[in-house]
Amino acid sequence: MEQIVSQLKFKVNSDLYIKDPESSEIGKRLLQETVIILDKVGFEALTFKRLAEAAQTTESTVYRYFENKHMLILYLSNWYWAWLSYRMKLGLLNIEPGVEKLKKAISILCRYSESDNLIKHIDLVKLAHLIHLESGKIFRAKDVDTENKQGFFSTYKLLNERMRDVILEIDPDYPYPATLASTIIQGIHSQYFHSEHFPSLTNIKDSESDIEKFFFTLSVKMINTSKPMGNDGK
Amino acid sequence: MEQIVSQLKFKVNSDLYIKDPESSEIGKRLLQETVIILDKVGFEALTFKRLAEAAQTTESTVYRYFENKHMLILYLSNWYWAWLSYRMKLGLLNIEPGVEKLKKAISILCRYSESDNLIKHIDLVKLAHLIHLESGKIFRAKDVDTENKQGFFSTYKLLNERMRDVILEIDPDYPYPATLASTIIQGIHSQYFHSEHFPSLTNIKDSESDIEKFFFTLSVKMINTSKPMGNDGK
DNA sequence: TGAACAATGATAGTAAAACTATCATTGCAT
DNA sequence: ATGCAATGATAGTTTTACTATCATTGTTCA
Repeated sequence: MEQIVSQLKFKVNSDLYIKDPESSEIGKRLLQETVIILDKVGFEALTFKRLAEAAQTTESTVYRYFENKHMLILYLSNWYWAWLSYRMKLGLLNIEPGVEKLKKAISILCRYSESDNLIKHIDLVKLAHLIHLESGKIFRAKDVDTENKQGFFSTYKLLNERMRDVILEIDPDYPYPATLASTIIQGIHSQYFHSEHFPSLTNIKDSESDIEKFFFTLSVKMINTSKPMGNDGK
Repeated sequence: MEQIVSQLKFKVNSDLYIKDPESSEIGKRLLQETVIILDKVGFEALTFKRLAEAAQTTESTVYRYFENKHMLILYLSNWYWAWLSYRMKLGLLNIEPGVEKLKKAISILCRYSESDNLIKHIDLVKLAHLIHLESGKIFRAKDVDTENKQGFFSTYKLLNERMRDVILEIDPDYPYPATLASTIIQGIHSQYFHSEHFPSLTNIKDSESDIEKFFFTLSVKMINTSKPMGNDGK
């Protein structure tokens, strides 16, 4: 049987945790409650003591799963980008390379609220919301390069690579595929953040479809220069 | 005499500090050393005790300037965006609305290392670097909306509005001026971050001019749809 | 059945950070 | 010379982050 629907697809770098939180009920409750607490009071107010109480366990046990708060948020962030990568992989199956595929890819990044019901222990909409707000906190100046080498941001990079490849399929000679991909991914997330907290920095009203339109237009204009639109390459 | 060169231009919201750090030598040393410490060891490792030592003063005194670390970083961030806004205002003086003005605006955002020597007590290049890395940490989930109402992000919004206006001058009917402006500003900063720490997420080599080219192309393509390029609107 | 073992709970304690409070000193203005 | 504002010096409180240790529970398997 295909492993696609399996949770294996969401496995993140095992160096991020001490004991795999997906391997036990307590672990799953920890993830679930982390999302709820972060969504409610934010990163700064999350403590392992508070998390333990919410998940009906003890501080000691939390420390047996994650080294510290930073590792926990890194784990969640990895999980989030893995989830997006997975959705993108599934969503693009059997779609011919070309502009339509790009459109679909952007749509997947934007429509996070149409979340699949496969995952019970993590509220995906809340997770997406808090990533919009807190994702900048996963980089620690003195550690970012080391942690990058350890693969602590691998799922984020994977998603970017997927997007880059969709772009490259349309025009293998486009000189800035990675830059464009990361600009789109970062941009979509920023616009969600802005539309929620800084409406003056955006013209987005009906969030999902407007953001989608904007970044689809952007990517098409950046890639297709002289070529006629709708040309699926190849 | 014109006030443009005066430090008044860099004044930030006075609710961000208890005692204005620009009003004394110690205060300026605090800002200076904050930038140095953040650049060296990052936000997490900055403590008021450490800062006090570096600035050759005491913890008590630091607390007399800033309520806490969060306010200090908010202040610095405001200062940074005010500095960019100021440079943009100066740099665009007497330039006719149009694509050339847009080009200049983007150039100003990108060429932060050509810093003016007007400011002695803050290392502008270091400040820009650390904003690239730590700017996401200035938003606290539970406070972001309140702090926004208090004007704690006003200089960031000002810069975005300046950019938006440059876009609107070219095409007053362009439907996404604010979205495009914030995407450009955010994108430039992300690309600097990527080029330094995540080279696989970018195709930028010679940072400044490449980033500049990419975002200039992007903005022109987004604004000028049917119109011939080089048309300065009006 | 029961010995062994892994996972968790319970409790205590340490170190550092984030403040708060108080009083002494210094230097400048009048 | 006196008063005032800014700073230094010191001490203390609370909270967080983390470590250590031992008891308990439940499962496995010989």
